[in-house]
Amino acid sequence: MGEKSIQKKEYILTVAREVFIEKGYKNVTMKDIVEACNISRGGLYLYFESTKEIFLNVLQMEAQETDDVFASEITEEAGAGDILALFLKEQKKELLRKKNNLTVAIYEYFFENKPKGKANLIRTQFEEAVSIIEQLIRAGVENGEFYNVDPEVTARNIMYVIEGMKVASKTMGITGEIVDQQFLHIMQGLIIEE
Amino acid sequence: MGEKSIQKKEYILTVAREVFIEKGYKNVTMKDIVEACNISRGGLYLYFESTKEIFLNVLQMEAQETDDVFASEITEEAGAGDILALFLKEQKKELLRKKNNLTVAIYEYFFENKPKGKANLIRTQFEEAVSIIEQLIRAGVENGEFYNVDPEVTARNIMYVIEGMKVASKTMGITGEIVDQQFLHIMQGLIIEE
Amino acid sequence: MGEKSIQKKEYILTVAREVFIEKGYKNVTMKDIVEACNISRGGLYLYFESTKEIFLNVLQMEAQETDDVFASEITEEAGAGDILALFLKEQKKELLRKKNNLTVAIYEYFFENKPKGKANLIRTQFEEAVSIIEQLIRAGVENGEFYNVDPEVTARNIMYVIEGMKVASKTMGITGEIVDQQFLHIMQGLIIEE
Amino acid sequence: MGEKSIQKKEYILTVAREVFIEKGYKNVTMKDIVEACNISRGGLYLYFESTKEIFLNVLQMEAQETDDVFASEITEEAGAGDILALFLKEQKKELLRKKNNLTVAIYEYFFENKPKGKANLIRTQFEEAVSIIEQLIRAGVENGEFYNVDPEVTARNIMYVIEGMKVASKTMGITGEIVDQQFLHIMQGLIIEE
DNA sequence: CATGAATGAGAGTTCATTCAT
DNA sequence: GATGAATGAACTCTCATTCAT
Repeated sequence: MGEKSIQKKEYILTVAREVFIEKGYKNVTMKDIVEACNISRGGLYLYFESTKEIFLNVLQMEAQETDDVFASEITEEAGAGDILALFLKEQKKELLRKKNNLTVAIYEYFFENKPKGKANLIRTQFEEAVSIIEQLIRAGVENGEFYNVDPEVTARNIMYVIEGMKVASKTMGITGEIVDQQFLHIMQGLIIEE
Repeated sequence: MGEKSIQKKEYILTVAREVFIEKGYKNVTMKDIVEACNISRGGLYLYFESTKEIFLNVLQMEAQETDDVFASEITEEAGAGDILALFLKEQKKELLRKKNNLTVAIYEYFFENKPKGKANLIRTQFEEAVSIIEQLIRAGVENGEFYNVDPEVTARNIMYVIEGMKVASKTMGITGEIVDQQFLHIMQGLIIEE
Repeated sequence: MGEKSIQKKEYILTVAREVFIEKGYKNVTMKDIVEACNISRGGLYLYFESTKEIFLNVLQMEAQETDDVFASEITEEAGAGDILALFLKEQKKELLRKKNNLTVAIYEYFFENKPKGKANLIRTQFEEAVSIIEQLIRAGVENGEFYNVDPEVTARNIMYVIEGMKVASKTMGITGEIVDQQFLHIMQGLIIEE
Repeated sequence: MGEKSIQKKEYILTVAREVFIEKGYKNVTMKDIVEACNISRGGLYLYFESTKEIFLNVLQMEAQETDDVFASEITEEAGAGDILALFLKEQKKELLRKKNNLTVAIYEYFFENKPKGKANLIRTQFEEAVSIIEQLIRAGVENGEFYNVDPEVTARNIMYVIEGMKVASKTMGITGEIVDQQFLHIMQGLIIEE
């Protein structure tokens, strides 16, 4: 596959991403993507076989960018509490963003394609996040910023709260105030105030 | 519509519930339900107009039964911590149950039909649960069993953790051990150990 | 079939007539009639087998009443021109009446069931009208009121004009003014002015 | 949509026209047309969305051809009476033609879709015909061929007679003899015999 | 007689997928 | 590579008609 093809593939994925954001995963048809891309029906099949394949490729694109975001955050020179606060602030923004957000599509996809093995996108990303937070907490505990909590369990707890609010925001709605309260609650459970 | 019809309606809902458990919400067609019920194509339309209507009725059935469960729990004579522990134990069972569980269908439905107003099933149930836990915590705080936490925020936190684990269990999987850890973490954040 | 049954039959026909007026012939289903009559689905079949049978019975009912109307007109003591004018006036009313008028249903029915033999409702009624007008014209010619036209051809001509305006009123619309012009044109072709 | 598509569209319309002639308007289903065209179920939807759309397109095709017929007639060098006679002869042929004639379908369509505004196919065609006849009559009156009748009312009268016979031919039947009588009657009402 | 639940045929419509050009 | 016409499977939904009660 030549360079041109790779560009076209990327173009399709970029457009398809918008479609998935707009309609979730299950509602998206090959027709939808063909129309959004302004290419021919048959043309799409030269690059991808199904919406499933397209979605997985979109996720991969997504993952690469997200990694970078994480990376940039961590390079900051700051206390564990500050970094965690920063991370939560980022999450809040993500949580409340109505548009431009693949959350629903991702859930819909993984409901249908719940991974069997260990290695899979959604789990990997989740565990990576847990791991990073865990390290943060460990650092915070060690330098006396944080209470002496179990780093792994606490990290995982934070991620489940976020996950819970994420799904709530897409099903029953959630307010910025509630997110703030929850994140405050998390921080208070960690930071030793003098 | 006579008594007989009501029975038939209930029969359809019972069968349809199984179908939704099996396939989620979006994958279910009227044809699926017709076939599962062993009735004729047109027959189903005598009772329900769409899978959406059927699903909402299934949810209602479900809600009534769940209410009872809650009720029975609360009537127990026990300390706040005991009742909470009981509740969490129940949740664990639910969380880990692979079959017989509408979670995925409910999410799929409410992704598409995210309620606008306040009054709606998923939000109402969530808020009811929050409210019950809140009262429990308040009682626990008052009688010195629990730390002096903010009852509302803490109750909501518990529910978001549960929600997060619920969705995780359907997308990336979760182990009983992790659920235990999380629930222990919650209890430790509340109960004053001597 | 007892007296009660006959009453029920008449009731159904009366209601069905309204339905045919409302929706034409082809659009009417057994279901429509059942619902309009507030009887059971099976119940209707005890009296009639199809919308076709019902429609034919409605037409028969209609025919009896129409005959009476004609009869009453003819008993008038007046000149041929006066009676004809009266008849045309009646036709104008009918023509312009938007509601309460089976015209469309009748056309739709006879398009599909164009009678083969001589004896059939629509033709019989048409020929009867032609015949009455023919007699009128003959009388008018004989007593010197009318020009010496061919009574049969002229009578038929009048009826075709009316038929043409009837169908026009249901497809492209027609105004009272145009109907007046046409009827005036007809009368002027007949009456000898001094 | 390329040239090929236009040809296919025309092919479909040609075949559909036959179907409408055969079965009228209301009886025709997408399936009927699909089968008559020997194309696939979904294929038809590439070109047309409904029988209504197809029918309107058939009418348009029809209208273009009809216009030409009119045009050719008018270019004749002849007296007004001759041209009118020619027109009526054409109408007679049309009237008596059992097959190859959209009359019933047109009526059925416009019963259901009686146009609101002025500009619409059936009315436009009718008024055009009225207008042409009106001009003919005016010419005939001016050159002393015809009696001094009101051109507009008389033209309209001729068209209503034709319309009446058209609908009669489709509901109760009509003979060539009767058509001849009527057309003779019309001509006698116009032409001044010496 | 009367009811109305039940059936099943049939119409409409949408898309994934293929394939000749 | 790219196109887009064509196919056919799958679903939705509506009624005429029957039949047990």
